[in-house]
Amino acid sequence: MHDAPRWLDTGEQQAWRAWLYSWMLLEDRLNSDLVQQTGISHAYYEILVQLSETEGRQLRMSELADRCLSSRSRLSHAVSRLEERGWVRRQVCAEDGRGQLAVLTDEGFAALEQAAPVHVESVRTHLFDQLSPTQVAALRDVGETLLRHLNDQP
Amino acid sequence: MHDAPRWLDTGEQQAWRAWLYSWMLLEDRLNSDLVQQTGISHAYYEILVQLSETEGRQLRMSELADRCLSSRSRLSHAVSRLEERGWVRRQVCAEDGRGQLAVLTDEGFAALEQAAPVHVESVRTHLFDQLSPTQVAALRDVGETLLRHLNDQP
DNA sequence: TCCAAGTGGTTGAGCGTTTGACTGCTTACG
DNA sequence: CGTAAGCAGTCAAACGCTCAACCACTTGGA
Repeated sequence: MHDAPRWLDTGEQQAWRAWLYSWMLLEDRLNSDLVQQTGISHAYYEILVQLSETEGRQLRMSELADRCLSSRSRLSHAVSRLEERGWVRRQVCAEDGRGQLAVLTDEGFAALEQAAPVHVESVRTHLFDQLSPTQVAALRDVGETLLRHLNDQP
Repeated sequence: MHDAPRWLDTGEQQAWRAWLYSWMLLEDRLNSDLVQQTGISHAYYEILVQLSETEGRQLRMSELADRCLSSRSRLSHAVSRLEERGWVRRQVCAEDGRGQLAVLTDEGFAALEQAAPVHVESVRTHLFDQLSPTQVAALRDVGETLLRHLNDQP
């Protein structure tokens, strides 16, 4: 049962701290750039992006929730707020009466078109401009490795 | 003013997506492991860690907020909740009557001692066990690079 | 010494998220 | 068929965070 904990060694601790802090700061920075310049939070942005990238600019609620790494409940609330802004509308799903489709409106698409350059610029400034191609490749490599692991998990 | 946006190329996009997703999943996983097994969220854990690592296990509120990358207000609320659990207490600062010290209680320290192995094991399982030493080094390198950039920012 | 400006920290209202219960629809099985 | 089990989505309540106003104390200058 209770084995001795496998503590982190000094190098691991430093890697962990450096990463944890830098990512928290970066996330925060990207989000506040986006909010200040466009009034759209990263969570909303992500929803609009996912919708815009599908055929017909629409998705089932749960599919959308999965893609946004969001709970159904959270997404449901978020879509309600986006509906109020007129950027998304709900529509009952033809094939499955239980389902709802979230549909990106033209206004929503326009809002995304305005926000996208701002967000990309921010990601570039604070992430890619700071890293060498080697570092970017390493980041991608680590990301994909972790993704494989986490997707296999229960 | 409005220059053409410097869009991400395919490799950059893949790096960005892979990293964004893997990190969100990882963060979520680490936090839910911690909450389920100890009842302590990562935010609270971080406060306890910072306090435990200082001389006298106490810090000024704003110093603590800075170390936790938290706003003063957020920290103030969080410390109130930790006070209710008996893990932290407030104490007026002797040198500066405006200041408050957050002091880690023995109960708080005990709670942290229980939680730490759980958290470390989780970080190890989902992060370090998945990565080669080279990948860990790369992670640290990228983290430190970004940290330098973000700390210099306004 | 006194007052204005600045600093440290708290508070409360409003908003977003989480959790778990709930409704309505569909599917599978007897 | 008809009913049980399960799935899609919503909703209400509780909780945490943000924002801005606020109080108490300190500092610096007249």
